[in-house]
Amino acid sequence: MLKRTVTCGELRAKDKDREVVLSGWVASWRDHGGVIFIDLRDISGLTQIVFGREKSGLDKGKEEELIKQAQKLRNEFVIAVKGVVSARPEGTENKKIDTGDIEVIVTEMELLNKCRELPFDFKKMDEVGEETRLKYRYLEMRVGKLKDNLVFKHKLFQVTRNYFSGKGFYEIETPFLTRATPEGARDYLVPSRVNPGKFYALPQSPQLFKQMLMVGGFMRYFQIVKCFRDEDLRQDRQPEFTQLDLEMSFIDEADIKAVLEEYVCSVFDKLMGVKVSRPFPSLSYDQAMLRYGTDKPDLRIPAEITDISDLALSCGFKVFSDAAGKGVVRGLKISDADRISLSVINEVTKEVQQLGAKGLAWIRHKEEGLTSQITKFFKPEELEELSRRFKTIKGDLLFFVADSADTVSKCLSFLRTRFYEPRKDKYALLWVEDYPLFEKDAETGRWSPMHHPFTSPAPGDIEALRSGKDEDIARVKSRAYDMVLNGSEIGGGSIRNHSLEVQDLVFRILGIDEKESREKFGFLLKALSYGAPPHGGFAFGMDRLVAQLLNLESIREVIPFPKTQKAYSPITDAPSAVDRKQLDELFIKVDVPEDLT
RNA sequence: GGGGUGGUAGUUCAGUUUGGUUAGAACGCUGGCCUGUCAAGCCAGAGGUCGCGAGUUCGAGUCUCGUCCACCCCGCCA
Repeated sequence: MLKRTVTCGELRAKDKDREVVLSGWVASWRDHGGVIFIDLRDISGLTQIVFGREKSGLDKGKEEELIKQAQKLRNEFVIAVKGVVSARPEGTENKKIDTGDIEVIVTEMELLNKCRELPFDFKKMDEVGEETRLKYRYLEMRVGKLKDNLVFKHKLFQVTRNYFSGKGFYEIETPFLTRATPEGARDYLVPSRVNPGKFYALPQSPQLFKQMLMVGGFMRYFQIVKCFRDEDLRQDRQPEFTQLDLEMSFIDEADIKAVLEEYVCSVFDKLMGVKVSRPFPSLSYDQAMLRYGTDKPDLRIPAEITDISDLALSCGFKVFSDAAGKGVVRGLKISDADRISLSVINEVTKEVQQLGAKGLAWIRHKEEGLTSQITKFFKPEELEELSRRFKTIKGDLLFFVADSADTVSKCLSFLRTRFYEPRKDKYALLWVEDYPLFEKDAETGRWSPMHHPFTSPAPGDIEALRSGKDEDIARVKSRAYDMVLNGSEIGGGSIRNHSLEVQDLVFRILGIDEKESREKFGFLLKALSYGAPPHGGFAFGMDRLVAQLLNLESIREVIPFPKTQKAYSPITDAPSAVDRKQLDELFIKVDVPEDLT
């Protein structure tokens, strides 16, 4: 085999007259009869190679033989060629590629492999549907943007490892075959052959292990690691995804935030060439929900939500006053809204109805003041007050939703992103903090942890925790914090309970009694009782981080072999049925109802 | 579990509103021509389970019902 001496992306004018060997894929071939041009591609770039030039110095017979060989080449055939680097004739240089000043005159060629007809046109990769791309992922990554995304992810991993190693963090692995936990997402289960009837679970995160590493004295730990959650998929959710997981001892929120901000700044600096100023802005959970209707607001969008429940309660518009009695009435101002026609408003009304709203009220600020079908229900001074609250000017459009706080937030948050296209070259980072420690489960009416059950309550709220009364529990804040980038939750973490007493208190409120907690989490509780240091940590969703940095819609674009929405792998055809023999060995009987097969 | 959008040639799409001759286009593919192209060009050709299944009809890519798949969203995601 001809052995490559250079890559396809590196030759320049200064390499003129060098004899080189290139290998790669035929990216494009242009057969002119007597002369054939081929763009040879490898991961580093393209080089034009030429067959049938006198410069090759071959005798006529050999030249004809070579041309004949080259004529049989097709797209994506794999070849190696020996040849001489030559400056392109004047006027035929190609400015579009880095190697465009030169070409390689071929003297010898070896066909290393053929390629069957391609499932799509490599030159129009951007237009190919995702289903086809996923099925032939190895072809897409040969040429498409996917390659660049994966290279970028590699660089992020490198920056990450360098940064944390440099700060005294130890990279330590934790098990994939671990214990099923009752809380949180559904587990992926793995049967144990040598323990009939028993199952491991794949970790939803290394949470418990990293806490035990802290008890073990490591003080600073990090890991770039896969996590597994068996929940329904979204554009930013895959059943297996990659986290940067970390944990620190003898620290508080300020220490962790400082390290994370410095890390994120170095990522932006090294990979994006963007300087990010510190400290990052911070919002409390309550403020975020009130002003943006979500705990992961995109701060590139200027519009903010305004509460008018007090005004609505006493106004003449029954829809508002009724709703304000039971829930809230809030509004969102869209500036420069003459572009938004009535038919668009009707369309948007349907959209918010699907999110649970009963309707969508609106008022325009026109030349003559606030106008709309509902303005007749308001007294002039009430309209004036509305105008004042929202600081309206001509061209503004106010949307109102009157419902429970949850529904109103969901709808107005949707409207914020519906009418604003954020600037792609801007990056808005922020912290969201002061989360409630618990939330009420709508179905069971029981308390469940908003973050996870090992999150520490705010020190001032421990007494409220002890009281056990619902209204006290509801206002207990946690020591959890999320980092948000452009409306995407790229990471979250918390200070953990290192005190066994507080951890037990939390379990009681979650309805987990001593017996159950010993049974399910006994190993962690035991560890905490052996001198656990105060500790806390964080986890970044690396797929989300990369997707945000590269302005991609879906994390599938940064995962080499992703699953579809039904958690199906188009490339391996997983999941699949297995042989009876395999199941027998595991003492597993499948019992799938007929309507599901 | 629920709502929405889509599925026609290898690929990307048109055709479905208003049922009617042999289902088209571009790119790709195959063969031929062509000595400076680089999304090469010219000529010729092959290529279709209109996602699948029922139904309505003289007749269905087109209408109805069911179903599968993909994507977006709600629920869910400690």
